[in-house]
Amino acid sequence: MRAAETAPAPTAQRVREAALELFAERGYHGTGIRQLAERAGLSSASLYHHMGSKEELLGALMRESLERLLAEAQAVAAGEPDPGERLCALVRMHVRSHGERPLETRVVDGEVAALTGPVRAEVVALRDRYEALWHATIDAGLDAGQFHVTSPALARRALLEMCSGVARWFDPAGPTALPDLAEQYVDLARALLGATATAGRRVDGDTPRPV
Amino acid sequence: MRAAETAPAPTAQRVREAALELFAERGYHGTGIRQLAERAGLSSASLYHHMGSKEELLGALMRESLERLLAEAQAVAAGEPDPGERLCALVRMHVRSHGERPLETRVVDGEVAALTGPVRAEVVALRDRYEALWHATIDAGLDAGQFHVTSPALARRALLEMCSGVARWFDPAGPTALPDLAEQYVDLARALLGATATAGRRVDGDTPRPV
Amino acid sequence: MRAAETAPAPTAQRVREAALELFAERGYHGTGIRQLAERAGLSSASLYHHMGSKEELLGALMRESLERLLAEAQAVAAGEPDPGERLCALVRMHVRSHGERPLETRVVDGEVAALTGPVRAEVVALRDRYEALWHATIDAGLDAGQFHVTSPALARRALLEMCSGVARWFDPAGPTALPDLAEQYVDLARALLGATATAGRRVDGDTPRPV
Amino acid sequence: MRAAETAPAPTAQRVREAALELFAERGYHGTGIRQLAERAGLSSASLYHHMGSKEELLGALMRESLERLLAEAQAVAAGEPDPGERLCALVRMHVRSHGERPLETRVVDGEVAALTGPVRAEVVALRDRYEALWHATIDAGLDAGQFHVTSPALARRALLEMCSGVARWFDPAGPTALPDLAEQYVDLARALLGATATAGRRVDGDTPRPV
DNA sequence: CATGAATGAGACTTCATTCAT
DNA sequence: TATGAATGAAGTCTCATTCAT
Repeated sequence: MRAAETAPAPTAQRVREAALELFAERGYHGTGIRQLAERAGLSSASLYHHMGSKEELLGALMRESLERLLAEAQAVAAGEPDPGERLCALVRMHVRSHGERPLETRVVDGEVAALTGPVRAEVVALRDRYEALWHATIDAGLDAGQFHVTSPALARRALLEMCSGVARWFDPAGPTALPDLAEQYVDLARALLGATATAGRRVDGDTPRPV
Repeated sequence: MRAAETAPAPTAQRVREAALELFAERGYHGTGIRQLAERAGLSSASLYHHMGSKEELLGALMRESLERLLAEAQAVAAGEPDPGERLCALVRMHVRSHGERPLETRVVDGEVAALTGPVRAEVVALRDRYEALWHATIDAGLDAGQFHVTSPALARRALLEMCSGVARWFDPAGPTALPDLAEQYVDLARALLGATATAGRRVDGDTPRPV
Repeated sequence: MRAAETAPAPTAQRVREAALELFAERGYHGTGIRQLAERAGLSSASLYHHMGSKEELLGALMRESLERLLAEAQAVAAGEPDPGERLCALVRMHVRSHGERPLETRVVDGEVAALTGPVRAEVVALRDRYEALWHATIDAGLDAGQFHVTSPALARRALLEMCSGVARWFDPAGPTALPDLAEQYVDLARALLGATATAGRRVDGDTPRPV
Repeated sequence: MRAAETAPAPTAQRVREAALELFAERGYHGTGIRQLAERAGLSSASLYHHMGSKEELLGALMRESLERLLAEAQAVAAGEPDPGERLCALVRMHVRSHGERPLETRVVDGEVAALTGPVRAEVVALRDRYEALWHATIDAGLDAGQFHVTSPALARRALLEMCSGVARWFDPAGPTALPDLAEQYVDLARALLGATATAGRRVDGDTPRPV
């Protein structure tokens, strides 16, 4: 256990990290195999002992990122029966996840077009399942009268775009800690959805306004 | 006159359009000179009569897009002395512009990293000037007591991310027309900023809530 | 007459001059059609109204240079029955010619390999005829007992190499005027060939030494 | 041992040799990467495992040739305190070197213009240092009263041009062996410089003549 | 596992040349 | 004559990938 924590990252892991960094920095097509090898501390030939092909590597990174995100979302959603609270939990998790792993977000959001064949379909399917969770939650909140928006379709999209943006600018060394930021985003999301105050959050008499 | 409308676009223009489409679809590094030539209906050698290099072409596209966006923003801002109204006008213009020219947005937002040297600096400077206009407007609204947010920095970022997202999904053939969508975004923006009701917009007694 | 002297060089002539300069500076293969056009003040398409092809242009330049050189040599040789004097006259003419037109020399000496087909053969034949004149003169001087060298073949070659070198470094703005330089080369040539003193040139009793 | 003599040259060496041959035959700009690859027995892509770029390859060839020539000249010069003898040794070495490696000479003399940037400056500097050695030796001979020329500057230039010419025509299969040729050049050089007879070389009473 | 060497395919770009205007 | 536009061929170089060692 303790050994594992301090042991040098196994080579395969170093390759993944190098790929994640470079694909995020320069894009998939803008990253060469040799740059990848150099960043991973290997020769370009050795790289192929740890991966199938450049595209398979990208596919694996994207699939794993989305699978983890989806799993976290499902875990969070499972623990919150109330739609309003569930959405807050999703926002909180999403912002934390995107703030902690901005590289993954940039790759997942920006390199879908670089994928071809069945892997691309898989990745798109995962992304759709993740978004479906948000949609279902928002719809449940609307049905329950907790949210008040003029256009649910728009609110869904605007909300996710807004929350994902954090990956593009959040700086862990900046003035706001990530958990605080997540709470601020929760508030923004509630405002966006015209959320009814929930226990302990809003003073009584607070009037929700449709947006 | 009508003939002019259907006349074939001048070659140079066809090259720009082809580049815009392909750079948006597949990214700068994912687009080859031959694809560009084919889409423009030229041989790859002929392409070079209408552009300097692939990178110069990208740079020109990005610079022009940003210059137009900035000019529109300045025109809009100049016409609205009231910060709240000015922000609404900016949001409206931004959403319309992004909905009408989603390709430009994708390229401008996604390919800055493909640029090198002084052109990159120019493009970044233009983008910063555009954002500074938003920041100044939001700050003015806060100073005037028209907006109520807990974190201005966050609101600025979240707001722009949200509004830019429209370029990624708006479908002109969809159920919502672009002007309507723009108005909905204006409402979302007001909600996000905790905007005080302005004349004719909100019923009396509406209580602004900080977000 | 006077008009012709001050009239702008006809375009065809400007093309020749541009080609001569560039082929001398950068070599035939190192010179592009567009550079040629720019130097001549034309578009690259217009160039083809004044020349056949790039290679024909090179061939014409080389042929004309060698034809002029050969004609001058023949004129000079025809006027000097004495082999010793004839060789001096050849050296004098060669040095002056090479000092006055260094570009032609560089092209003629350096770009034979760029020529193909019958033009190349022509050029080589002209060069051989020119050298044959020198050879015949040297042989005549040896037969007449005017020159004393251990290896005629070597002397012939060394002499020409030495005399041609002037094209590579002579500076008309330098301290030595070309006619003076030519006389110095005549002296060098005489020394190289172990030439017997001729009237007015060497004091009586001067002993020729074989080299 | 003997096996080593006939073993195939290492690939990198084959590339250098191919480049030397082709650059000498057709010039740097007249030689294509594919020709280079074919002559070296490689694919054009493989070439780049053994060189940086075509120009770097040229630069390396030129630098090494000049460095070797300079080193040989310095070794030769160091062993001869007498200026007259030193010059003879330089001529002897120069002629042998140029006769043995005519390709290098052609490239070094003909392709300086193809070089750009700092490598060009380096190569020119090496060439200047080599020539400075000759100049110093000639000046020392003049100061010591061993040489008698009317124009030292001219003699220096004419001498080097003459000696370098050997690379352009010497045929190892011809009637004169290289060491003999070198001695003949030594004699020519002495004649050119009006060298005083030195021990064992000239009969007493030999009168030096200025040239 | 690791890598130097190799390579077919393709990258971007320029070549010399032609032709309609 | 002059030239902008066009192009097939070729330029130099890098691509992702394989394989013998």
